Amino acid sequence: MSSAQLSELASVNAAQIRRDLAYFGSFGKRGVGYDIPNLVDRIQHILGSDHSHRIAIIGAGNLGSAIASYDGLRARGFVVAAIFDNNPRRIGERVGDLIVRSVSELERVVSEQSIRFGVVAVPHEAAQEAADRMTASGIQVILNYTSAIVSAPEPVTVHNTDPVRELLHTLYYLSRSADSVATA
Amino acid sequence: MSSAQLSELASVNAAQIRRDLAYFGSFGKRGVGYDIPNLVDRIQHILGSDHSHRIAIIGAGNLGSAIASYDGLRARGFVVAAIFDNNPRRIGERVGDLIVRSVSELERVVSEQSIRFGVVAVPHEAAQEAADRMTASGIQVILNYTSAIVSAPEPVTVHNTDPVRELLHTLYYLSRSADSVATA
DNA sequence: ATGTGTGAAAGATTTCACAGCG
DNA sequence: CGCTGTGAAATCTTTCACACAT
Repeated sequence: MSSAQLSELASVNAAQIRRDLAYFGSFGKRGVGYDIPNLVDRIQHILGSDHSHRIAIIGAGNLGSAIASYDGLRARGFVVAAIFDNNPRRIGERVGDLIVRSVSELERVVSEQSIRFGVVAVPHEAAQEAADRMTASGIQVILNYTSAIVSAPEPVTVHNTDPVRELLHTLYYLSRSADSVATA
Repeated sequence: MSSAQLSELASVNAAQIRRDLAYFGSFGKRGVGYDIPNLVDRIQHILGSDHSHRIAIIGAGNLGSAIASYDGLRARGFVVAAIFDNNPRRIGERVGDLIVRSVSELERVVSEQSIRFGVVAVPHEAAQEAADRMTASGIQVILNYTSAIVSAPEPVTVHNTDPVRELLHTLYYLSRSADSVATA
């Protein structure tokens, strides 16, 4: 497939595609284009998603259960290795093919299974505490799915996902669509 | 509060803050800084989040329920006005302070309540169909929370949220942290 | 005094355009 | 011939630095 075809699919300029790919090496063949299966392998290798990464979820409520069964994770090289809750009623229950464990086991499990990624899916008032426990357990990257903004000391990276940000962005353009402004 | 203080909080350059705000008008007072309550009002007005927007959710499973009770929505000017499912067992159940309705009511409710935003929270294989129903019902913006990539014809805007993208991004830096490369 | 708003400089990214490989 | 990889140009963004308003 040529950079022109890829650019069509991605709605970006073809030179952009070529320059971005060339940044990591010479993947294409002149006169031919890019071999897609090879390209996918190369990109997965660059991103580090060519082998799977274990993640731990704190919070086994609706949100945690939804994330645990989200198939976009496995497709991208992530496996939910464990799910934790501090509600005794939930501990022992099944979520997907995992059993909910007590948060008191977090540190041991993270260490035993070399888990580097943590997902916070607790009520927002408990988010920072959950993140602190994850930090203490040795997790390196925390994805916070609550509306609270949480932080952690270096070298732990925290991603506060904001599912509303994009809606607000859209809103800005919606409210201008009365004008004669056209935007891509 | 001065642009220097804001820039400290946001970890960006102070000139950036001033230029971004100045783009929409002259909000600050020289020698003083920005009046925060006024600034918040102005930004809410620019984004269109100064009055609330009703949203409809399709799918009352774990994911839909989690979104319906996500407090980040209300804080940003969104109100979940209705939640739909096509599983007869779920119809009539409570989710937060809403009653799950049959998808067959979607079009009528969207029209009656002037709902412009729709959230797709069904199993991924049903995502495109749910988006199609939303499009047909007159919804203008669709937020797809499934791992499927869905599309809709103009003028409907679709946002395929990808909660894993950021993790992959982090992964790239994690795998390079063996090198002596420091990155912000 | 203090801190905005903004020209102008610096820096980064995107696009053009084409030499040269397969 | 067709398409990559890449110098050079164009464009966009960020930062500096300061005139000037309060």
